[in-house]
Amino acid sequence: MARPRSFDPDHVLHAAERQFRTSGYNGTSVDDISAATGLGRGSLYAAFDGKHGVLLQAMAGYFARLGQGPRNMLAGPDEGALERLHAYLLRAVHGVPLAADVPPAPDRAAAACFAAKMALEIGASDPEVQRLANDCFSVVRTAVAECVRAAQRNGDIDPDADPDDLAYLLLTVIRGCDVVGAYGHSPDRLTSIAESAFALLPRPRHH
Amino acid sequence: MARPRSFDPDHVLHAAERQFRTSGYNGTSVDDISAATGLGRGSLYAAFDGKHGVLLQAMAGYFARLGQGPRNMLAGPDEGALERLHAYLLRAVHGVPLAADVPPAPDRAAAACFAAKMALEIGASDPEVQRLANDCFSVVRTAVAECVRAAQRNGDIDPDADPDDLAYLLLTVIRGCDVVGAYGHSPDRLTSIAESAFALLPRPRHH
DNA sequence: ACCCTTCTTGACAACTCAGTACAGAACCAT
DNA sequence: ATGGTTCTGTACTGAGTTGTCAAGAAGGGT
Repeated sequence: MARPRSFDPDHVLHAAERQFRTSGYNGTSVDDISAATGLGRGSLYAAFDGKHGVLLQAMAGYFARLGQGPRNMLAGPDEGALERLHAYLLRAVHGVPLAADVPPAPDRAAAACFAAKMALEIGASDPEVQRLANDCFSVVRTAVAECVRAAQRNGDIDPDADPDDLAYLLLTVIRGCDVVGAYGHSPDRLTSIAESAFALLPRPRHH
Repeated sequence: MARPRSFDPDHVLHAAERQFRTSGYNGTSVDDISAATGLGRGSLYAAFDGKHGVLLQAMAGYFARLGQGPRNMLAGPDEGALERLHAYLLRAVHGVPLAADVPPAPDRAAAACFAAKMALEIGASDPEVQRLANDCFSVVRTAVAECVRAAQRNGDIDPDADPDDLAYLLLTVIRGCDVVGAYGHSPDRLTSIAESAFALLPRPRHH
């Protein structure tokens, strides 16, 4: 028996995420968020507890989205696991889109993983942001490791290789592409890096 | 026939770099730079043209330092090139120190490549910073590619591999470690990533 | 010893920012 | 319809920001 909120929190957090990804945390003012979301300052503070609260909730939403995008792309039967890994790599080096089935972003720097950008910018002085960012990393890394195990079971990757180590390495390459992309390199270059990484995956010995 | 400046510009830019690496560009105020360097605002504006000028000149100094650190570590005769590459990888994943022969930094996030941090934070809206950052990347990448060629000449790396592609990939891993380090992972984990990447380098076929 | 040039310092004005408070609007239940 | 509760928008405050300016200090050449 009260007035319902007239906005969709997910939509607001989405717009805020876009703003943070474009301008960084310290480069975004509350007025910027207000303009990007259409909400007034009062509503922002009441619903999300200000700028920092918006960031935390936007990152939580980002984390949740990772379970639907990358994880679903990697999960599946053992046969085809290597191909799924390949397809994922080729897509991931071009950035993390704001929504599924949307081209990542106009410029590559804004397409960089939201969690990675925030961790690098303010993670050192904001443990909560650092932890949230690492959660985002872990959930994808775990999915990659599981996909590697599936490929191993299918005989496509050397069974002696440590799947967790490989997953760390592949994810490090993907995050590194966020940086290389921020340098202004072309998408083709990032594709080439992804292909190089994939080509070096340890194949089982022929006998 | 005039008063000489009482500070060492290199020392000032060094202190400013430390501040930028710790707090980011937008997270650093002119007062912060003033406190970190000991210079008053007036001197900062007269000598470096304000905050943005300090950044550009600090990045130029950083670029110059890359020619003395990583490049010298990688250059040398063909025999031992692979070992140099190995040693460089193991060191590079732990960050770029402020000065040669100094432990990279107390916390890993502040040890991340200065150019990479700035490119990710403001490179998209600041072409000059993006270009400078990419120059830093290119000089190291070129040195790595040359070292790969030396290792190929020495028969330690598959001669069919494209040394430039390998250099891109290795540098991407190193930059990716800046991100993984910002997530809070231990130095041991970064070492492990470096070793995994090194182990996957294509060796020449035994015959 | 003097003077001129440059550096240095601190203060200043204009502006932006984060966060708060208050008044008005909207909605649901009765 | 009406009332009570919550949401919405805006104005406000105090702190922090940038860039500039002028007055004083310091050194080198004559």
